Amino acid sequence: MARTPRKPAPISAVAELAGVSVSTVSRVMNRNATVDPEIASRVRKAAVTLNYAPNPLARSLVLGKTTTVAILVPDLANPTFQSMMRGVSRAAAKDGYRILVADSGEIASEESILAIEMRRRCDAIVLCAPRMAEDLLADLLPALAPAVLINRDNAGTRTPVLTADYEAGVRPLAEHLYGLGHRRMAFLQGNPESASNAARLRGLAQFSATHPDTELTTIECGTAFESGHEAAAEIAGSGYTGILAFNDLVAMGLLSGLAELGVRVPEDISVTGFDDIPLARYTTPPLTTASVPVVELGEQAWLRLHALLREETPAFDVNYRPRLEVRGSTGPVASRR
Amino acid sequence: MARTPRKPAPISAVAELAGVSVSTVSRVMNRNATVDPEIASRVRKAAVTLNYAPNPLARSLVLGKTTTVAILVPDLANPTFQSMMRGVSRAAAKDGYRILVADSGEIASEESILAIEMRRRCDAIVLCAPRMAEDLLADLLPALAPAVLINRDNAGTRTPVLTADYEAGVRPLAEHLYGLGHRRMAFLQGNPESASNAARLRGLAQFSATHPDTELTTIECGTAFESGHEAAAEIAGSGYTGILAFNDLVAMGLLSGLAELGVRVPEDISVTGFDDIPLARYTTPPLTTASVPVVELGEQAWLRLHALLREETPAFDVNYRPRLEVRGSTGPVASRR
DNA sequence: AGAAACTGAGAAAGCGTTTCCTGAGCCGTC
DNA sequence: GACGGCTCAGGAAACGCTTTCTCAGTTTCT
Repeated sequence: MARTPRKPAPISAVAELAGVSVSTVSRVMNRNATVDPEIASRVRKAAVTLNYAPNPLARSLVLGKTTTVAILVPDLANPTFQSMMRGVSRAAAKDGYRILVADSGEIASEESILAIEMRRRCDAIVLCAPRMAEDLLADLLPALAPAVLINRDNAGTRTPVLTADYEAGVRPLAEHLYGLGHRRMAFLQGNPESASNAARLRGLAQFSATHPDTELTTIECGTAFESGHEAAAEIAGSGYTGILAFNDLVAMGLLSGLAELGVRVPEDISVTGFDDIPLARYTTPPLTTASVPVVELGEQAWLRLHALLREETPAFDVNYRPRLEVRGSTGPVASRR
Repeated sequence: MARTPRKPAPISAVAELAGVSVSTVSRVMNRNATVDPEIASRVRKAAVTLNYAPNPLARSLVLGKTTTVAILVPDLANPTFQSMMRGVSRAAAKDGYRILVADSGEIASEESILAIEMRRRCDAIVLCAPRMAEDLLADLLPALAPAVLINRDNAGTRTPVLTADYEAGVRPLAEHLYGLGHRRMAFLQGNPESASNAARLRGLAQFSATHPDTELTTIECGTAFESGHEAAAEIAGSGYTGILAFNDLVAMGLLSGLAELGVRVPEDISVTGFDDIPLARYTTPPLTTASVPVVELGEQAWLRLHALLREETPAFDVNYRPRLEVRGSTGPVASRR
């Protein structure tokens, strides 16, 4: 005899075995008190015998909830989104929710459709779509509610928003380099269309405005290691002494590229990253960066969603101010010349 | 008038608007040809007007499939599992499947329950549970089918298995160090209970057996950066010249720790990792490691699952042999005594 | 012309639950 | 002893869809 029945038994089988109606089994399973203890225990025994567990699909259909939330990110290969996702996942798990993930693969055109499709299988969605056009987003958000948006403005909707303040975060980085004596700096920019790149640019413009003695050039780069790595050659001969990389990935690629070229960091060139990904403190030299609490962003996203799902008022939107994390990749400007 | 109706309309609303029966709408939506073209277009128009999309839950319930697969990993913070998950996710997405993810948070006791619960919401599951007891796994797998197991033996079941050959993979690493002249080596071991740690140990034992002139010590360490970082002090003064880290994370931590202590890599000490995570080539120096195609492992896992879901015979189990990736973190043993 | 075959739409069953409603049985009260 | 009020189990509707069955109407064949 099979210890564990092959196919999950439906509730009707349990009802039959226990000699009661389906409704009664349901009541027992849902701890509805209005059931005779004697019958209840008979039902429970039958349920155990048949290894019964309610079909979550059927349950969801009638209950109108799935205890699942969707999370859509642009790229699962990016440590930032990975951490964010982990934050959501762990926080949601504590409340018994599972998560359905997808990356839009940077394909903006499919993003809306993907989001809607995922949303329909779930109770809510965490959306991270830095490049989606504002008007598209405005159309999309109402159809997605309850939803929480990460790292961008909610386009006039009431969607809770959690952001990192890239604009404010980049300034201390530039100030830090300035304080070390750097007067020729370059910003390795990411995707010019992304909201967070624009924010960094704004922050740097403010820096430039207050530091007219400093040259600060923007250089097209990208957002991945490879981009930073490739940029190394251009940087090495450029005369820039302080490099603000778009993010830690780019900074690490740059660090690696510079090392190959024999350029010393921070003696010859100082490099800063952004995000403070888990590995940032273990590069050689450890990376000076602006720390963004991405995991917490994810956790807070879940908290907002959870409130929404319970029809409560979600906590206030918050804009996390990145924290300057000074490590070994920055140092005083070289005195040679 | 609302451009997009608030609540998704049920199929009955479409039927009513189009003046046909629900069955007809269903037939139209599922491209069943036996519908008058004139009626079909009327139905389609009604569907568009109401912004109709079939409820996936209801659809799943009647169809008995969800076009979703579960994936359970021990730790979402680990780049290896992240890449694996990405492999599964991207491959499954191409076939229109979504993925439900969870990390068991290293809590082995809950793992079975979690797996079963997730599995019930999906059509199949990819299981990555390196530390689950063999007998538990043997009980679990039949209840999970269709399933694919990653990086461990299927305990006598017919579950397809995809593995990396850690045992074979670690030897070339040791041989490589040996070839560079290293005769005093240490293995920084991970979790002694994990299958993949045991495999590495076996591989190293074989190496030792064939190289009696080489000292190879096993040192308790761990699997994260921090572990490697903390181990640096012990390693620095030890006299070991070749260090085999459990994985790239540990190696990177070690690299960072050694750099802080002023120990030069590879001049003073050579370090190897394992896995070839995306960042491994961008450390300074770039990490010599054994490359494991984790993304492909994930993709292949999906392929097996997909075959199983179509009741086809899945491709053969495969054991990926890691490839030695020589980079800058290893070099000839120092000639000083 | 009549039977057979075909077309295509509606009715209904079913997927596995939960929950509302109904009503049988019991207790207590007047 | 009849009746109101409880308690508690079963019936049935509902969730939103797919699919099989049925059948009316039309076409084709002899």
